[in-house]
Amino acid sequence: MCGWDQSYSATSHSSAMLTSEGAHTMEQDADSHHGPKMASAAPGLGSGSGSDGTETMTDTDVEMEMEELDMTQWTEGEFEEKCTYIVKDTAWEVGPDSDAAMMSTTRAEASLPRNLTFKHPADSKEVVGVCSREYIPKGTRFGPLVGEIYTADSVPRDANRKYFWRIYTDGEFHHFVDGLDETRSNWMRYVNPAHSAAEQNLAACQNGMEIYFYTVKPVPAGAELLVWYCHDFARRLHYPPSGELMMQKLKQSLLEVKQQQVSGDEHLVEASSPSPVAATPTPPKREHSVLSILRGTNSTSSSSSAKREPSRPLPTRPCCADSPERPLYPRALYPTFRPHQLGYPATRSPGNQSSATPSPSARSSPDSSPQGSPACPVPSPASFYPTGLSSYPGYSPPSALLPSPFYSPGAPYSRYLLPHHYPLPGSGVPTVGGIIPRMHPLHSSLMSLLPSDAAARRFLIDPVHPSSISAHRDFLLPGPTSAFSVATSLKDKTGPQHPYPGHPHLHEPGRAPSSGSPTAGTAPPSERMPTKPTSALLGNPSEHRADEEAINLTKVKRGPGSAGYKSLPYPLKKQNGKIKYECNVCSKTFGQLSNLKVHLRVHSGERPFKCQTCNKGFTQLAHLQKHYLVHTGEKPHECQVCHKRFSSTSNLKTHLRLHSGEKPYHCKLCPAKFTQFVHLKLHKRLHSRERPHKCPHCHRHYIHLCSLRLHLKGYCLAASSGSSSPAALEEMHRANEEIERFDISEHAERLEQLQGGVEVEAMLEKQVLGTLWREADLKSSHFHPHRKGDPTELLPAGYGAYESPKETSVIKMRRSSPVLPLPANITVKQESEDHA
DNA sequence: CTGGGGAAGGGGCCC
DNA sequence: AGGGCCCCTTCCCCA
Repeated sequence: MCGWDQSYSATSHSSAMLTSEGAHTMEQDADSHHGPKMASAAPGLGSGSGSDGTETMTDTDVEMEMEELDMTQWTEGEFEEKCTYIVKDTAWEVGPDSDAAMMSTTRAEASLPRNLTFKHPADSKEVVGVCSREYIPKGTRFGPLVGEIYTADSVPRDANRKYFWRIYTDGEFHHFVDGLDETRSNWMRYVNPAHSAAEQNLAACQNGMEIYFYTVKPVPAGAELLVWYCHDFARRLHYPPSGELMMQKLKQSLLEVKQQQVSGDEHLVEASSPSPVAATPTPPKREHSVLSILRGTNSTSSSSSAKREPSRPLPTRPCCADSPERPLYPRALYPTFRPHQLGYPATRSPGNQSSATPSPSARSSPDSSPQGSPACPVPSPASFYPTGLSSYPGYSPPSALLPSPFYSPGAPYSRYLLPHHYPLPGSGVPTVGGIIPRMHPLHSSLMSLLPSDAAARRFLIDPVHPSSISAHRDFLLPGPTSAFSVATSLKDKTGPQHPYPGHPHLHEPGRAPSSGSPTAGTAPPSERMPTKPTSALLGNPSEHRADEEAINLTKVKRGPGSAGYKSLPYPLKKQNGKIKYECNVCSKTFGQLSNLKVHLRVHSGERPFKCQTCNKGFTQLAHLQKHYLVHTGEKPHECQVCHKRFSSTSNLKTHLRLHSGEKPYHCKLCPAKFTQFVHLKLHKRLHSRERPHKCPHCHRHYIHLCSLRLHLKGYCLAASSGSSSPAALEEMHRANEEIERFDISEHAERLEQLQGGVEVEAMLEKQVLGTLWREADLKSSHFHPHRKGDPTELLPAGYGAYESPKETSVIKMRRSSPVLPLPANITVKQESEDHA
């Protein structure tokens, strides 16, 4: 632990940059460190508390103040402390049935926060960048970067280092974070680098052992996120302070590389890398790295390409092809632990997983050595490079998940949990490896100069699952503050928890994750993690680690201004002088901030309370506590009549109806009554088979007249003349599905009774399809609403008569044709009468 | 297949 | 900010 302190203050130089200057590869030692700016950093907006009056500032005030600040010279510590809004990744649903999994979305894509969207080339699913969906205030933090962690010893020899980032502690290399694998990294890998200070809107910083991106200027909706290193970071890496300069260097490097090639140096540089250490801070010398990187990155390229590389500090290890070592299990992988603390078993190391030792090697160069094997120096540079750029290995799971593992009893907050402002204990230095974010344009141009296109490919992101956006739940999460602390306290009682359900062992030093089979990732939690007896609740092997963490964490203090609404990822509005606790996703409002924070987890997927036994996560402590009863078998609630026991009061209550004879759920179509709503629902299916309201134009028929009318309001394909595009048809189809869902719902029954005016119809339409419309507006490429105005907008917003049962169902369409006249209604009415 | 009962999870409100 | 509690819903299993 002491180490932590030091480390914190220590600098980290991240050497590995991506830039062409692979050089960096070597820079490590050299560098300068700028010390940690940690906690001590100035009291910033957020932190300043009480005394300076910040506490009383409103969000707006904060925002305004933030707007005026010049963040270009901010230290990483300042970013950490002053930035007010935190946007977390969308939690990755690890289950095989998760939306992401179903859509074959990679973890990286699924992690995209809701206020962002991916940039795709026309007609392609390839992700080529990240854009904002809405206005994002200056001072907003994204991250941390997620990726796999390797110690110097565990780096696969043939690893594609394009997305490598190095993390240093106390001036020494500590580990790599690899964002290459989209199943293990997060969306940040897709962010392009800023080519100029003017276009830069994000600054990459290493806070603690994680890498975050902070908005350095307000980002309007639709703008692409472009990152460059923050001042400290760039300095550590010996990078130019701006993208322009970097571009120049890259070009120069590239030219040099080409020249070298021409000259024919084809030797492998297998040799131990020239000690990376030696690395000169001067970028110019790293030219080779560019090429190397470009080539070397591709794991597959291995040997052949490797051979050509000029001496690069990079790995030359031909060997293995692409990462055999990369099992793809989506889930797990992200140990939340901080590598260093753990001793790092490295998440997976093909070669030596045993290395539980933190990479001391670092010292000599991060690059150097993976395992000492001279043969495979770990080229650090790889990481750098433009090509891939992006690389942001920040790994670490979404913070939401983090909490658990780390914090330990007593630890008030894990750094992860902490809002940005918390200085990280151990890490003092964030080291980020290189980021050179991918410079797209640049990169493309560079690519063209290269003989092989392999590099280019690497550059590209897997096209694969693009679509996931709508399915993602991203969102802005509230800062990991409160929730986590709760978890912490819980932890006291229950012991550390695993943040990552899929791989509990990751936290355990002794275990090598290596075994992860691809399938492992998809297995249901129960399979992945055998349930342990209740004893598990008492603690687990990894606990000691947690303890350590806890200790470290205790040092962390919450900035005065960190608590409260400021920890929310978005500014709150005021209403009548009072803060309105409104959810920025569903607009629901709450009376208290705490309720809103808890609610936001619904959208974010954050489940800070983990069951140590089965690793299942919960949004609320109470739920976890209740869940524990499942493992303990405890049933605290007894029926005084039959003495049967239940685990929850709700279930007891339901049970008591059996004795009382109460059957609150009545079927409106027959005398049947039920004690449980679900039974009534099932029962209603019997009636739903009778669908008297038939559409005069198509085959559809409904139970309720109101449903038919809704269908006729522009969703009847046969009746509508318009839209014939496949997309429109598809959306029309979805709208009809939604109407059907509504039709069989209880809401339809109620609404039908309201029958009547246009207003009711409009309301109904809005309720049933309103969500879809909104969704459609987000991506209305093929959605062309015909309506001129939205009459329903005048309706009461909170009409909650009906809520789509499937929150996920997203119909992207709006009516594609004008409302049909209601001649059909007449017919319908007749039918309805019959029905009635 | 339908009805019925229970287990467990999830959201929200109040204190 | 948390804890506790309530209510609702879904899933399962069984008769």
